[in-house]
Amino acid sequence: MKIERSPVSILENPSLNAALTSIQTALSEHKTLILVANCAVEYKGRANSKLEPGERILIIKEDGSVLVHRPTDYSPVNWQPPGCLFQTGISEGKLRIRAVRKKVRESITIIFGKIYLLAVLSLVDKGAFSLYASEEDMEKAIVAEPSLIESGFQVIAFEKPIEPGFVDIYGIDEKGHLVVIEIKRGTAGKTAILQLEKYLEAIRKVAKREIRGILVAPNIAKGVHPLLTSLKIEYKPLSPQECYNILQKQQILRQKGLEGFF
Amino acid sequence: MKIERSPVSILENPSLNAALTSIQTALSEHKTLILVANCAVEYKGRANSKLEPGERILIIKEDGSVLVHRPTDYSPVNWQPPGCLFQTGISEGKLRIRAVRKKVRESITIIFGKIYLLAVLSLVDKGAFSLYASEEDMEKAIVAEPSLIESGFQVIAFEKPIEPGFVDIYGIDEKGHLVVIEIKRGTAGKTAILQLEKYLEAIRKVAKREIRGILVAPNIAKGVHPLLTSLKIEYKPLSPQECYNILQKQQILRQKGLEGFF
DNA sequence: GAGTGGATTTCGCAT
DNA sequence: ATGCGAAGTCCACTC
Repeated sequence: MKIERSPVSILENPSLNAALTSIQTALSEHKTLILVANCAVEYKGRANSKLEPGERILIIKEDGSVLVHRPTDYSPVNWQPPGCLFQTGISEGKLRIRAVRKKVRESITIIFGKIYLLAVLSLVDKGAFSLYASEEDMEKAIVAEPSLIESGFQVIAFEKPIEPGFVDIYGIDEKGHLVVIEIKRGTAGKTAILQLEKYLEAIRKVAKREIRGILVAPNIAKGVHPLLTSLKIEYKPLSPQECYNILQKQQILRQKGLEGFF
Repeated sequence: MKIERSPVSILENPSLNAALTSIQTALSEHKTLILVANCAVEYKGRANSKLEPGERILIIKEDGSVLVHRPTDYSPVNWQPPGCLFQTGISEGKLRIRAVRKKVRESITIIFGKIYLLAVLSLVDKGAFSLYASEEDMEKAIVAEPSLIESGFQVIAFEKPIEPGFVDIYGIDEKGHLVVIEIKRGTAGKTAILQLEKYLEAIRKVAKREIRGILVAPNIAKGVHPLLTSLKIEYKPLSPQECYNILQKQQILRQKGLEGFF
């Protein structure tokens, strides 16, 4: 018989001492904790806050972050970012957890009444998270809103076939100079710069006037700045998210109804 | 024997169908749900995102908000603000929950693998939450940083005893005019304005020069603007939080170590 | 360490 | 609904 790994260990309505022991062990082993309990919370730090007793969900994560959630609202009523140090104990017959942050000198103290559920978790989560606004989306956004590049910029063409391939965006600046834009969705490296340079050289052979090359990306790799300057290529930071927002504003991405779920 | 209310109903390692039934009931009754499960998440809306399978904590609240938390980080990896409509079902042998928001047309879909824990909660939380930087703190902040009121403002005295009571702050502006400041921590109403007016009248009787009255508060009540203008009292918005930040910067509120917990 | 800018920011309040 | 500003914003990055 195969024994399945159980990442969840549950205590229902634990006694004060059982809860304390379980919490202390979990904290020392950097496990994730979920508590459903009646509790009061105090925060002292950048501001002060006090939360009177009530039934809430409390999460303490492996990295030392803390969340106190009421039964409504997206955002936690009290919280602590990662990196907390914890103090636990029983005083005046009540279980207390204090989470202290050092760098911003602030703390929350949770004073527990009845604990309904205490779950100790050993979660394994290696799943990649990707947020995507495609390079194509970024291109659309610039076409729709050329001032994203700079004031006075105008798009002449996009996905324009040039000798080595396709130029992302081809335009003209305020002073009438030609502009060639290369877009990267993620960190732009040496490859992206050299690709843009190839287009620039190809166009320079044909049109003998001044051409500017602009690399558009959310960020650029370390150490490629010298290459940029030596090739006189400019860098314009632009995030996929910002592009998405613009597209939505311009209603270019039309979201349809609830199609395609089941 | 007294039967205690149990706001928590727990299923450990539920079957697909048991979980579906439980979730559907909970959603229709607007109860709060906690799930610990292996799941994948897709988001479509303001941006698109995809989260590959992994073990996470999922919270669906009474108000239709959704949180997907990984075992690290303060912020949820995926979420949905309150007011979602839910679709649930089993397709391709997997339990799915889809949360759709109407006004911002966005949705997240959670595709479940193994569910380790399903807790249905009926939380009662009436506890008041208060975030406080006291009126005294605001006063301290203005004394420490008079430019909060306006450039060139100087404090002459605070908590100064005047005929009807104590003036919060008494000062002089850039042009040498007297200034009387009334501070309110919360919304300033008619009472606050009339109180300030009383001080102003009392001082006008003594000093026969021009006096400005400034009401300092994070906001003012509806419909009192006419009263302000008719009494020629000025209004300076200032939040307790901002005051707190200034006090901390000026190190007037000195946070000490970990004293006084146990 | 402080300062800057983005975020599926969220959350108010005013228009 | 839209727009503007604050937030215990958080977070990543630069200086």
